[in-house]
Amino acid sequence: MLDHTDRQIINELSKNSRITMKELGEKVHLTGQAASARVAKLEDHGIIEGYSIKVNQSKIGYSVHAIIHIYTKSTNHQPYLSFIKKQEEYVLHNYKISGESCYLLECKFQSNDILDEFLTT
Amino acid sequence: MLDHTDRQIINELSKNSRITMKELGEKVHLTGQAASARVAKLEDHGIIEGYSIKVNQSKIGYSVHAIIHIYTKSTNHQPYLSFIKKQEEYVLHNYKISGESCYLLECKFQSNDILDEFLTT
DNA sequence: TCAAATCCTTTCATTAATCAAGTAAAACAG
DNA sequence: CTGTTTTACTTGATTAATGAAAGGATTTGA
Repeated sequence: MLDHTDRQIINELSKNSRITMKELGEKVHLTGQAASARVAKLEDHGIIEGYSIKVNQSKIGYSVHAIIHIYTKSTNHQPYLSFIKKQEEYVLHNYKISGESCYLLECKFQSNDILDEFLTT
Repeated sequence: MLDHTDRQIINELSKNSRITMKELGEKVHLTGQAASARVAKLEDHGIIEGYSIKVNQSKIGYSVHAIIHIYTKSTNHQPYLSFIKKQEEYVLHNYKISGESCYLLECKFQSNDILDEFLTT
């Protein structure tokens, strides 16, 4: 399925996804066009799901980083899931943990006060 | 520090960091050149730390995703930290948790057997 | 062994990025 | 209030990257 060149491409794009196809090609010993075709294929196969940036959250005012263990009482998780959807501003990631009906919620906050407010909501 | 346009730019690049500066400019009502200058400034200020891709790990053979709570016995974390450095293939993220001398380790594995092997190392 | 498919390269037209110059508005010192 | 500097932007010209098309080499399979 994936050959060495594909793995190299994934590795290079993980490090810098805004590299030009020409440069990427040079790194993996292909022309820009060939590299571009490989990348398109990886996208088509759903292996590359998207392109994003890493943001320094503390520099934009979110200095508190928290990982919160969520234990849902009811087996219906919908109320919880719609709650975190509304709280998008604070939520970085919501991990569903296997076994127990439990989540790990990775969040960012401007202050501990706001974290406390969030926790008591 | 950050105005509305900067926040829009961060938002758009979070969704798709391979957008062209021209398109980004259109989204935030600037020319490509102006958008590019804004982005360069965000990079210079360390707000944008990097550009990356989201990879579907299960499609490249890592079907097991685990979050492992690490309790270090000794206060010297160096042995642990150098261990996870060697295990880069499996490690997605290592979170230092406040308070207790403890980490949360987010990992990927090809199988539960390999996870077990990792846990007993 | 022949046909089809895959993967690459080269070439060329189109499009985007970059660089330089110029403008308008805001910030600021005298 | 005024002249100066800085900032943020636009426009226009140049350079570079992208995308499409054509063709060649290698592999796959009937």
